[in-house]
Amino acid sequence: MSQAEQDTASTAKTTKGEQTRSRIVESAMHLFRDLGYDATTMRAVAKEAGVSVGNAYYYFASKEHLLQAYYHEVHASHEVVAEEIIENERDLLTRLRRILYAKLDVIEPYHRFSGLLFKSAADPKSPLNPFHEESRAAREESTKLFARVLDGSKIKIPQDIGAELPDLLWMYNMGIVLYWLHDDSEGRARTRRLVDHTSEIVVRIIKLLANPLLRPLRKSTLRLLKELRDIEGAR
Amino acid sequence: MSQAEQDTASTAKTTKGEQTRSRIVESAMHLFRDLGYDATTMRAVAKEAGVSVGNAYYYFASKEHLLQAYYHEVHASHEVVAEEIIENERDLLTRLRRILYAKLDVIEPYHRFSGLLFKSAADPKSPLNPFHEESRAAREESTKLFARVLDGSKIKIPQDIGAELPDLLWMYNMGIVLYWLHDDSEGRARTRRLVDHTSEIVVRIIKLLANPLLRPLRKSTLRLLKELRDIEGAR
DNA sequence: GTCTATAACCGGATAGAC
DNA sequence: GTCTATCCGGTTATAGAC
Repeated sequence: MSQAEQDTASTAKTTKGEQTRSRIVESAMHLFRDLGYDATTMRAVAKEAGVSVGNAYYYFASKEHLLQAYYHEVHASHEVVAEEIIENERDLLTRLRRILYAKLDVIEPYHRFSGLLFKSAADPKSPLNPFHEESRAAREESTKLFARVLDGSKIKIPQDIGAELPDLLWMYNMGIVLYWLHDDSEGRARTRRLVDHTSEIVVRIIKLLANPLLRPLRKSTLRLLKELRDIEGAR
Repeated sequence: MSQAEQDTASTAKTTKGEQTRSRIVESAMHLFRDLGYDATTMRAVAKEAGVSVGNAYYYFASKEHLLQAYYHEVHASHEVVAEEIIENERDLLTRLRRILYAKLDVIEPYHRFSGLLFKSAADPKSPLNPFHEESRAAREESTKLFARVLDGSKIKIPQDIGAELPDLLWMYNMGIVLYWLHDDSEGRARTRRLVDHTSEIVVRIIKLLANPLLRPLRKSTLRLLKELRDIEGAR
């Protein structure tokens, strides 16, 4: 191998380990999609990847960790579409709605096994818990996306609360996904209607926040958020 | 056994089956408390209850189902304290705060294994999911409690939204518990501070809701809630 | 030191006899 | 209703290959 080839951190040819690792991820994703999370056994994943079970565990500490790959894929796909939406659309409500619709499209193929994802996500001990260190990167990227959604929009946002809004939108977005999990309607029509309704409400609230009448509410909410942040930082 | 004894559905002496059942529950609760959910094995539960594993499964479809007993105990204990608070206190904010504090006291002994509870609660397939048929009864009772919290208070609540508030307070209360799950601070000080802050905000919002300025927001929120309810009824 | 494989462990769940 | 025996799959111990 030439020096040049070694230097370019190419995506395809990496260490043998990396290749094995991605073979495992691929077969896991594939099996999850086809069989669902529960029905997919580590033995099957290993077999399809052409490695031993023990070897799979060398790369991934648990079956749950395999799901982290799902997070990344979802976020990456979503970001592409979202970026395009932000580019072409200035209206906050439309942006929000289209971006959430896009998210639903991206996650659709995983509906069958996403339940597990959230089950884990709510468990304080799970590595998939979005508030854990291990998933910090994914969360932060996602939050940044919502920051951009707000940034170029035509809406006036009070300065004090501006810094908090991306986080809040991220949580809103998590709530939508949680609802989607339980949604068995045709084409997830119910979740889409939920998006229609709630996005309108969310934007309405954001607009209202500038109103002087709501100043005390805004201030106490800010105090709360600040404290939550301090706590998070302290641990 | 006399006819009289058969008629009085006494709590203590019931069928042999019921006795076995409650022996199993008791040893489960005991072990959960001492060891936590994960560390408690069905084998241990069965052993302590003096039955076989298979027999334990005759009464409880899964280890998770054993947790339902926890739900009941928690709610029952909480209700006693809560009722007393409602009796002696008219101010909504104080009521809410004290009732949530009481909840934290009641669930404290279970902090170690409650994680599992919520993990399951977020899983659409779990019998413990609060939106499932199996836990409907517990949820409804809990909601009724919040209806009483609102009812006798001194606060004016717009008629249209009044019917929805108990449900919303129940969700708020679930959110607090979710936070508590992650809280490892001394005496759950952080959760208590969260209650202090959020209860104030919640009451502030309830008061604001009567304001004409917020009528459109209130109306769209009501539309949303109505639709959610229709959906739930339809499935 | 990085990677891979085999065998075993453990505990939730089930089958089927009594 | 109750038991014993067994299955099944996530996970780990451990030994060795590159």
